[in-house]
Amino acid sequence: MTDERTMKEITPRGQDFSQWYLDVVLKAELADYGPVKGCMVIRPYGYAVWEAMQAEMDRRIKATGAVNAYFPLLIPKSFLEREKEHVEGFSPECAWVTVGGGEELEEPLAIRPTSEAIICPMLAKWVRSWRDLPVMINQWANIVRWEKVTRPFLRTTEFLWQEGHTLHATAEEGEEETLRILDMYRRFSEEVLAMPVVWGRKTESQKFAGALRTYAIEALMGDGKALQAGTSHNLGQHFATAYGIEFLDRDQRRVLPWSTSWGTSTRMIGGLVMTHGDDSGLVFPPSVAPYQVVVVPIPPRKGDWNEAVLPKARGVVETLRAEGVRVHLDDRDTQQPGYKYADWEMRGVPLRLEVGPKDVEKDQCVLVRRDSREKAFTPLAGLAGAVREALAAVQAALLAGARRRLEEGTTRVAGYDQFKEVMEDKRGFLVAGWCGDAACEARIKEETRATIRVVPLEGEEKGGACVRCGRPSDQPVYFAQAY
RNA sequence: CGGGAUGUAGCGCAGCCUGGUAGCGCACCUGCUUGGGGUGCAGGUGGUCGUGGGUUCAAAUCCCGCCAUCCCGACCA
Repeated sequence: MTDERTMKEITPRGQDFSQWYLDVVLKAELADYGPVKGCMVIRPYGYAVWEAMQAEMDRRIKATGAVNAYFPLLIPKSFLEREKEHVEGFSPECAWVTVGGGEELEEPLAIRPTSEAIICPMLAKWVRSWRDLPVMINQWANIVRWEKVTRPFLRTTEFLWQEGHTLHATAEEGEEETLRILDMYRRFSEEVLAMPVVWGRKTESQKFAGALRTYAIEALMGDGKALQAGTSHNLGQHFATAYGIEFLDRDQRRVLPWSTSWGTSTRMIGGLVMTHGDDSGLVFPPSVAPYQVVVVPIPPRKGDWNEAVLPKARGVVETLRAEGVRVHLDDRDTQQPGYKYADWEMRGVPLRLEVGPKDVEKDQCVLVRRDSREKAFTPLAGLAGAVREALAAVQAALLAGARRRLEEGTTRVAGYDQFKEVMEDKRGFLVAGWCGDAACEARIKEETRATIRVVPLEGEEKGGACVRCGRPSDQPVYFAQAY
């Protein structure tokens, strides 16, 4: 029997998805509101998710050849203003420092909204020769963008991210890098977060301020809205020009390098929550779960659990920990087993491992999957292997489920009436033709709140007609209402 | 930044209409009990009622301003 009073603390997903999201994030203790609007506290349980994601992302970034560095938080106003489109895009949402040490500063300092404006000038100092290229730098940092509407993880005033910044000798290499990172992000999202995405190029109206081209991965959330989960920008020679980055090529000519920048943020945590969560709370993919396994010891009816159950449970924890499994022993004696089950389900732990008196007798335990709630009596001999297998199964099942939902949430629409109908009703991704006119894109947004999320890299079909105006379309694009 | 709603204990709410100095459930603390799907009983801690002013002998309650949050639009990772 479930206790309605406690169950109802999480709003059902179907009733109010936004409220469900907030309930889960707060109750699972991923985050809490700070004193400043839009500035959330990432609590230990939430930060552990970030650390797991960060570790794997960092590994993959380094595998592309990039190295980590750290640049200053504060950017002089004049630096930010060097690239015209860039400053126009970002200054409205900049926070400024105007007083230091009790005195008005001669020049206001922006708290970075992104770091091109501080990294590029430094690269200009460091790059002299074609031999210095490519430059591939990544930074893990916090940034501030003064947003009006905020939500934990999805849109916060301050957030954590990684931002890569690279320089290349040729246009081809720049584009190649931009796409390599896009693919890395795509695979990370699928393989690590079990969050399948669509990917492609952004339209002119959606591209990064100052970029030549922007590419992105977009995931589909449980309420039918799209979440941009990572972006990769080909900056062309815009920033090299603005910041005076030049090098001597093999032919002794002074030329401008081609630059890229790319980023993923704590927003992905919000994506994880909305992709896999259910009415009981979070469901974490094992790859990034703070605890992959929680061990719940069951006290005997008579006597002390210290006699047999707890020592056995501790043994199990040690065994798994030695195998590199992130495992937590819930030995609180103030809470009953049933409470703990519900609690850890709400917190999204992929596998629960029960050890009770009956199990001790039989030298077994009970393994329960969070995603399917499937129970399996498992011999303690060879437990590590069984746990690994179960974790892999959960990871695979979450990806498969999310992939199915992405497919089911993607509708190919023929006409504008159908477009509007689907966008009103179940939403999701709508694949439809587009004439390429920004005005048409803007009208569609006005009329349906949907924007073009990506233009696929390889159009499946060429040709077709714009879903709104009927003019010729190069290829179908992905529309969705976005977070 | 426009339209709507709400601010009373950590959370969810009642009290307000008809002014008289605050209550319930959950959570939390103590003890016993229970323990394989959210145990039960008893006792207890905790609130200058968002904020500033006004009316009044007296304001959570009536009046005015401000602030914050949420929802719906415009802007955004």
